[in-house]
Amino acid sequence: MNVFSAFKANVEKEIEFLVANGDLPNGTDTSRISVELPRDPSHGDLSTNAAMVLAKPAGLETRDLAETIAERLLTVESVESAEVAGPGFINLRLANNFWFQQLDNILKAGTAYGQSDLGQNRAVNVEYVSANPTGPLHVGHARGSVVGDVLASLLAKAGFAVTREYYINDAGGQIDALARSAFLRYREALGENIGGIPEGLYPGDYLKPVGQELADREGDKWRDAEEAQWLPFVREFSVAAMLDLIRNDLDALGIRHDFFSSERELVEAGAVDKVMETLQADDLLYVGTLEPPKGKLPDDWEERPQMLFKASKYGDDTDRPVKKSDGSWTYFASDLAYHQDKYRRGFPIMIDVWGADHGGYVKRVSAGINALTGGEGKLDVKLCQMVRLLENGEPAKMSKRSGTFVTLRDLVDAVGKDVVRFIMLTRKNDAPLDFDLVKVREQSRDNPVFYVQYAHARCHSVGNMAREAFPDADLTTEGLRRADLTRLTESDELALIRSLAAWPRMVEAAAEAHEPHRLAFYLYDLAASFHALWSKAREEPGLRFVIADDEELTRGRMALVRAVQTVIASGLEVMGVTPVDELRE
RNA sequence: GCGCUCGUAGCUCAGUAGGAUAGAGCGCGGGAUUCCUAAUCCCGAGGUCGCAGGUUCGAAUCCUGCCGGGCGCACCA
Repeated sequence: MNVFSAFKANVEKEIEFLVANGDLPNGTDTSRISVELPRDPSHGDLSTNAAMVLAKPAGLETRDLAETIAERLLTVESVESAEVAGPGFINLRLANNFWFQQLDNILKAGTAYGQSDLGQNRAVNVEYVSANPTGPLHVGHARGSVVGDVLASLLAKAGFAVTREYYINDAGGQIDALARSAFLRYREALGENIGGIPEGLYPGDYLKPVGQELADREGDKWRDAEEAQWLPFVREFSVAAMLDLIRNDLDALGIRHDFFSSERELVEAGAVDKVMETLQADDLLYVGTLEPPKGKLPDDWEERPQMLFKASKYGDDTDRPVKKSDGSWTYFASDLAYHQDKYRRGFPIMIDVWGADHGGYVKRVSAGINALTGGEGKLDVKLCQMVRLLENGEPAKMSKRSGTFVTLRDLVDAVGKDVVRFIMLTRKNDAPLDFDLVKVREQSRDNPVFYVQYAHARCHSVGNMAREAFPDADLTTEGLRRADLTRLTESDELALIRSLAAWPRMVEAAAEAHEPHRLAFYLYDLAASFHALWSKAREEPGLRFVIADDEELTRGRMALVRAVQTVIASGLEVMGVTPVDELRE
């Protein structure tokens, strides 16, 4: 519950009264009523569109109705004034005590503030990272990882029962290529000169230790064996090694999944065959010939009949192949099995985080889920655009240990986990992101990580100052709850409380929209308000948080500072960023 | 050619459930500054929200068409 929905309930109650009173017709629909923060603070504390939404269906004049509603709203507790403005908004001014109560709520709840029951404990599955287990994660994965992880935390904060899932694509041809690459490194470890790594295999050095370990454990027993003999073993061994590598990388970013789902296991358990039987039974499979793609024709295009899924029946542009030319299932086929499995494990709400280059894939998977769950399963795919690494505006020339790309590990080593996590959320997921390795270490206002962390540190530091000024005062959070908040009379202070009180609503809105980046922007704005108040006190000493000869006022203001600190910490917690108490080097 | 996605200040981007006079940072112009914790602060200029229609009491936001950028486009994952 947040102040807005709480007040909406009040408005609805008064509308019911007006209906009972005959001022509004029976069956008046209140669902479109909203209670908002007015854009311009001088308009009041809260604002509702009730009259504008209800007037027309009721056949009433908007402003007349607004006056009627406004009059009723005056009877609501804490409402000091209700004025009709503009095209029919009702602006409410609330007693300061209302806001002091919000402040106390923050201190009482601590960083749990903002926790919501919006999700009603409904199960949500967030699948993210899901990189092929063929090598270390790179910078692009870092973005999807953070977006997925924070979205999961956000949903948990909003009251959903969240499962974080990683789908291991360990069944395709790229895994054989991995095994062959590892086998080469194995022969190399046994002293053989392997020359260059052939085209199509993975050249990265990260496979050297895998080859070495194979040699250490297996000796030369596989060296002269046929591929068919060593492949299964080496495949399993190297996939396990790659997953360890990936898990390590994710650990460095503070990411841990609840569930790892293996494509290979699904396939081996016959899940794909079963899903195809289901589709067959529903008459959704047929053998047909697809039109060649328009535009550039692939070199090896050949027209041939294929087994197709009727994706077009569920909103896709065309039907989609489920079998390859060699008779094996396509990746899409196992993806259908995977999502069906996920649904059956109890997740009607599924969120997948993918790279934007997979955008063309969304419709067919949604179509598949639709077909397989009778429309019950809902998939939302978050597509993440590219990350461009820069150094002072120039393309970064970071050392590339992997040989071909900058790894997630390189990035975390260079700037730290917290910076990576925060910066990855400073853009909407579907907008390209510039990550400037130099700027993110700057201590200035245009570095959002620093700016937000600094606000938190400054709160902490103000606490120290207050303790020095009043060594005997009770400045614990519990103690501050007994401070005389009515001493907070400055408009800037009250404005700050309003921003803080918007946090629970922010959590709910961001969770509903599946947009974790909103957290970063909210925290930046909050930090800016706090810094602004601080700066203002340089010119107006009466605004300072610590007032030497007024302990009670200082305690009131410390309650506000503690609340700012708490909400920032709460936000950073959701983002998986550690709040710092000081920034001194 | 089709699909997805984006198009907001000179630049990089927000815009909270369709709400009031569209915001921030950088840059630019002007001013303040031995300051409770420094990493500055304040003020100002700057906009046809890509274009054109439509829905609505009300559109940057929803719908349609066009223009422009990015991504993808049988079987690879």
